[in-house]
Amino acid sequence: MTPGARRLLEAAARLFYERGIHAVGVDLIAAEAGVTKKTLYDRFGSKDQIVVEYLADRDERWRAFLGDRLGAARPATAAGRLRAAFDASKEWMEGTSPRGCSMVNAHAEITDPAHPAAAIIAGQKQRMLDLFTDLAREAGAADPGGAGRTLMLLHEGALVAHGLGVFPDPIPHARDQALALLPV
Amino acid sequence: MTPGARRLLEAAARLFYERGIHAVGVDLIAAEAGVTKKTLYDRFGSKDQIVVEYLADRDERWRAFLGDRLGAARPATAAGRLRAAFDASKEWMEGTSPRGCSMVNAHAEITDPAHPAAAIIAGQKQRMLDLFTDLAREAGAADPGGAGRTLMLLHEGALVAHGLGVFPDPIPHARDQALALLPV
DNA sequence: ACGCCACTATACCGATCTGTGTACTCTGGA
DNA sequence: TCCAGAGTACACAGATCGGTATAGTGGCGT
Repeated sequence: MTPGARRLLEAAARLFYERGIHAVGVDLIAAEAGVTKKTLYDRFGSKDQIVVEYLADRDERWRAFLGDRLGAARPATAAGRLRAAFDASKEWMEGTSPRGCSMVNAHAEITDPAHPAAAIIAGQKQRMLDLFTDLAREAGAADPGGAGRTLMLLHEGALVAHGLGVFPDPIPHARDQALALLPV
Repeated sequence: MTPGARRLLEAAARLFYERGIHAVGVDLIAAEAGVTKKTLYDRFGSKDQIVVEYLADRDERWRAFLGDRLGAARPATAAGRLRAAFDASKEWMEGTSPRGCSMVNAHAEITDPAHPAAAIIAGQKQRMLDLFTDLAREAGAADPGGAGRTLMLLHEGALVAHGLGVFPDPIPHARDQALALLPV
C-alpha cells in the first residue's frame, strides 16, 4: 500500500466512524489525507471499495488486538480470557469517540445484503459468537451454545450502550455479568 | 395532520428504516407518498424535521404499544411484565424488515449531539432503562440499578443481534436470560 | 357562489455527490 | 542518468442533493 493510500484509509476510517459513511464524501477524505481525488480513485477505484477496506482493516486490527490479549501466555482460564475479551473491548473503545461498534454502525447504513461490506460485518459478528461459545465450552458450561449467545448479547448490548451513553461504563458491567454466568 | 402529511410521514418512516436516513432523499419520500416536494416543505419545512417527527412518532407508538402490554389488567407479577416487555419487542420487530432498533440505527447516522433527534433517541433509551430498573425493583432484586442495567444490555444486544442476524431468535433468548436473572 | 386550503405540476436554484480527464512534478532505485 | 511509479493541480462531467418559486386544480364548508 502506497503512503497516500495509507493516509487515505486512515482518514476515511476516522471520518466514517465519527460522522457516518454516507455523510462523508470522497472530496473530504482526499482533503483530509492531503491527497487529490485522482490519487484516491487510482488507489481504490470507488468509494464503496474504501468502505470495504475500512471495515476489513478494522476487523483485522481488532482480530489482532483481541488475539494478543487472549492468546499465547495470556490468561490461563476461560474466565480469565472472557474477562480479557471484555477488557479488550473497553480498551478498544477508549481513545476513540464513543460511537459504538463500527460494524453495527456500518450495518445501519449499508442496506444492500449483496454489498461486499455485509459479509465482513457478518463474519466479524460470527467470529465473536464463536469465541464466546468456545469460552463457554472451555469454562464447562452445560449449554455452551446458549451460554455463548448470552455472552454475545451482553457484549453487543454493552457496545451499543457505550455508543449511546445510556449509562456510564457499560462494558465493565457486562463483563461482570458475563463472568457471573460461567459455572463456578 | 393533513392526509398528505400523514402519508409523507409513513413513507419517510418506512424508507428511513429500510434504507437509512442519509440514503433517502426528499424527492423519493414525496414520490412514495404520492405528493410533491412542495407539499412536503409546506408541511414539514425541512428534511431534518421529518427525521425528528419520524423518530418521535416511532417512539410514541412504541411507548403506547409497550404500555398496552404492560399496564392495566395485564401481567400481575414483575416477571410477567418483564416477559411481556421482551415479547413486545419481538412482536414489534416481526412484520418489519429485520433492521434492528430504529433509534440505534438513527444514532449511527446522526452524529451531531445538538441535533434535536439526539434527545429523542437518548430519551427513549433512558425510559427503557428506567422500565427495566423498575421491574428489577418490583421483582425484589438486591441491586435494582445494576439488575436494570443488565436487563437493558440483554435487550439492546438482542435488538442488535436481531438486526444483524447473528443467530436466530435472539429476543426470546434474551428474555429467558432476563427472567433467570430475577430473584426466585 | 364564494373563499379557503390541500395539493399538483413543473421549473429552477446553488451545492455537493461520485467519478474522469489531461498535464506536470517529485523521488528512489537500477 | 534515466525511468517508473506516486502524487499534485486543476478542470470538468453527469447526477443528485436539499430547498424554493410560480401557476393552477379540486373539494369542502359557509
